[in-house]
Amino acid sequence: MSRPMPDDEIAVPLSEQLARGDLLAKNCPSREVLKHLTSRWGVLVLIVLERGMHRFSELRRTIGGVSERMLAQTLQQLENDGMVARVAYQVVPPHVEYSLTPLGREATEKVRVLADWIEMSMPRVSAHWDRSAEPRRPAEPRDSAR
Amino acid sequence: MSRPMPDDEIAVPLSEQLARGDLLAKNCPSREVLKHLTSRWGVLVLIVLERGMHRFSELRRTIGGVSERMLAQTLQQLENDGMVARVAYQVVPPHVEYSLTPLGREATEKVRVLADWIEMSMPRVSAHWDRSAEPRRPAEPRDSAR
DNA sequence: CTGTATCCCCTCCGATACTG
DNA sequence: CAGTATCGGAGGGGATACAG
Repeated sequence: MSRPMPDDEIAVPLSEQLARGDLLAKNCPSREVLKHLTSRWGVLVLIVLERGMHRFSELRRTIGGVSERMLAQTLQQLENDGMVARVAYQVVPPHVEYSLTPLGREATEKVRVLADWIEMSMPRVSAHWDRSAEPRRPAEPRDSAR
Repeated sequence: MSRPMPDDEIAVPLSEQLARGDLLAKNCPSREVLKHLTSRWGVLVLIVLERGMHRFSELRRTIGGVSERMLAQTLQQLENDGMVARVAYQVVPPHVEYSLTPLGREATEKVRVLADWIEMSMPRVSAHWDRSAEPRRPAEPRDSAR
C-alpha cells in the first residue's frame, strides 16, 4: 500500500507559512497538538513511555506529583492525537496498558531533544536570570541611560 | 563519568533523571523555560526572529493576532531567559530592535524541528481525530483483527 | 512607537469524592 | 486498579485605556 498522500494537504513548515504571511496561531489545529505534546505532564508521559509500555499507576508513580485527573486527561489527549496506544483488558481488577505508537515515538524524539537541550543549557539560562536581577542595561553608549 | 565536570551544575537529561526516579515537573526551573519556548506566542516569536532582527510592531504585524500585552510579555520572558536580545535606541519615537541570541538560535532550531514535524504529521493526526469520533474500541481480551 | 496598568473571562490543574 | 464528577483557586490571555 503506497498511498502518496491522504489528501492534497501538503505539509508546510511554519517558516514557509510565515514567509507567505499566513496566520499561524489562530485557526491552526497543529497548535493543539503542540500544546498536548509540550503540556506539563505530556512531556513526562511521553518520555516515560519511550522506555516501554506502562500501566496507569506505574506512570503515576514514575512521574510523581501528577493527579489521577491530569494523568487521565493527558493520556486521553495523547491517545486522541494518535501518539499513545491504550489497551484495556476486560478483567477484574482493571488492567490497562499504555504505550507509544510509531507516530508517538517520532514526536517523543523531537520533544526529548528539546527537553534535553533545555536541561543541558540551564546553566547559561541561569546566568541570565542572575544578571536580570540588576536593572535594565543602559543600551546606548552615545545617549543617556534611563 | 570519566570527567569530574568543571561546573557545579551538571547537565542531566530528562531520561537520566527518570531512570533515577527524580521528580521532574515540580521544583524544576527548566519547566519554566520550556513553557516560555513553547508558549502560544513564544514559538511564533522565535521562528520570526530566526529570519533576522525585527521591531516590536513588525513582530506584531508578522505574527498577526497577538495583543500588545502578550507580545511584550512573551518578549520579556524570552529576553529574561537569554533567548532574545533587546536593543532600545533612545530616540523619539522609540525604536527597539529584537533579535535572537546564540542561545536563542539553538533553542529555536529545536523548537522549529518540533513545530515543523507537527505540521508535516498533521494528516496522520487528523486521521486519528476522525476515528476518535466513534466510541471507544471494545478492547479485546485476546487477539483480534484490527 | 513601545510599552504598562486594569479589568475580567476562561482554562488549567489540584483536591476530593465517587464508580465500575 | 483505573478512572469520572465536581468544586475552587491561580494564572493565562484578550480588550481597553493610558504613559513615555
